[in-house]
Amino acid sequence: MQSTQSYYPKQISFPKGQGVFPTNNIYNKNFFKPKSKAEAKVIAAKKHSESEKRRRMRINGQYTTLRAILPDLIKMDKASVLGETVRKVRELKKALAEVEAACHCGDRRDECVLPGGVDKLSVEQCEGEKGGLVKATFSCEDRLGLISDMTRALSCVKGRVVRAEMVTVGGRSKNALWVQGLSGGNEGVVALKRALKVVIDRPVLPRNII
DNA sequence: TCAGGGTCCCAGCTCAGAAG
DNA sequence: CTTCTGAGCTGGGACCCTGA
Repeated sequence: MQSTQSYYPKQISFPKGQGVFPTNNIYNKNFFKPKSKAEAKVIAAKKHSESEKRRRMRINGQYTTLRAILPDLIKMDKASVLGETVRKVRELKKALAEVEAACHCGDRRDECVLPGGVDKLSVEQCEGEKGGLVKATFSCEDRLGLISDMTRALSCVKGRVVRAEMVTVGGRSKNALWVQGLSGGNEGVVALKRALKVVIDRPVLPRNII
């Protein structure tokens, strides 16, 4: 809902040609000087109004961003968006704590996603799943282009991802992909493993080079 | 140090659309 | 039709920053 006119009966008048007051401070440079205190007050009010408008736009812009990035948002009003944001942040913090706890457990060091972790790759058929579902898990250094490399690798073996879990912490990435549509049973599994190995082994270039 | 400008926050008001 | 709810606009006050 966007209203452009004042709801107040009092009519504010402005100097001609100054319908919308510019935000830069030209008034301080003697570009325009109010003739009276009343006029100065009107100008101040208008400037304040414009400033508030910009502030609301910034706030609403961020709400729009939140609406765009929050999954499973049912109601779009501001309170719901904030509520969902709080819920999501708590969820992510909890997930992060769980990942960090796992990484500091000695007997699961090979699953570490924190710096110093070991690259790992496993691909296996999911027992009892229809349609030849294969689960691929791997951890490696996080880098720009990792996801597009994964996508390319999957398209090479004609795999279709039906589910994916990705966690990135401290520069390392841990991923689990559930893939369907691989050709030729065990051959498809081997091909997927080979393709993902290439992705994992690809050297990490400094970001300013990419 | 201080005045002026910018920004933030809040309360009060108004409006539009939804719900009962 | 009335009430409720969500949202925008405005005025006022407080605070911070910056330049004189």
